[in-house]
Amino acid sequence: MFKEKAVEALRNSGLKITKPRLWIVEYLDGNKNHPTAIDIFQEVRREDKDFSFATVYNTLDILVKEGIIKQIKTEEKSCRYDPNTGLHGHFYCKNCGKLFDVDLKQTNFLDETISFGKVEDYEIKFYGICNSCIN
Amino acid sequence: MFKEKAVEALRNSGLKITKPRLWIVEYLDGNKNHPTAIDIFQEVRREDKDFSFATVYNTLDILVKEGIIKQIKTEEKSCRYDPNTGLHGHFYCKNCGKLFDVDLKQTNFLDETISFGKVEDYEIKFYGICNSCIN
DNA sequence: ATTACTGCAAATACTTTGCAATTGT
DNA sequence: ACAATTGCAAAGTATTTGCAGTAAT
Repeated sequence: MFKEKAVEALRNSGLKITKPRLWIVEYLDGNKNHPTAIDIFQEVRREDKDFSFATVYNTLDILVKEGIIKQIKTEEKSCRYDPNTGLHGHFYCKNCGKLFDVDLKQTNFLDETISFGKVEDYEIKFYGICNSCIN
Repeated sequence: MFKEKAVEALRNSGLKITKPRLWIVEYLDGNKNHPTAIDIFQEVRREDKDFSFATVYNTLDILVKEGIIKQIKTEEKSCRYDPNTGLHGHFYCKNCGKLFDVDLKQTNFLDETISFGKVEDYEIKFYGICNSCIN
């Protein structure tokens, strides 16, 4: 599903379906870990799949621009990537660094910003200490 | 007000009130431009006030940790700083890079995250094109 | 007097770039 | 065949670090 949608989006924009791009898309499909570019680079390359750093960044940039994945900035240096583009927020644990998905039921606060301009995207993040780190 | 509160917070934590810290606090007081560390470094040094890069970062880190200012991450590389720590979001214009303050009246979505852990802070950001860039 | 803070310049970490070689269409 | 993409290694950018000297308490 995700992979098919990604491939179609790339194709529609006249972008090539290269091996590295497919590998990265496959890796991200259903991934709930919010990996960094470096995570992706390292983990995908484990499996006899060879490509360079530049390609990871290039591919991730393209996927973000195509709206296939989202980029998330946390308190850490490297940003993370999320194949889930639906409405949700994130909870970042300052202690263990884990990033949790947060459901957001009421979405009406989006309307509040209309006076500034055209909203294309939004990002809602919570910072704190997660339950397992509290205990 | 802001300055006084900042000085008190530093003092309460046993931190020293050094010249660079005061200059930076004074510069941020009432500042609505969401400057980056580099902005702050350059602009404060204009006025016969001399200090180093490391000090800007050191000071900003401390002010963030003390809860006196907030750090905002945008799509740009360098992050920005905001002396306004009250409840508000930000609207980032992808075209001109300006960052606008957004009022948030309903704050109840904060409660939704309690199941994950203890929320200490949150960040709400909107991305889009601002009115002046549309026209 | 004591200890935290600063300045400097070098180090680090992440990301981007340029260009020749390669690959997808 | 053609243009886009890759790989590589080098450059860039923001931020951090170590340590000797300096300033705040």
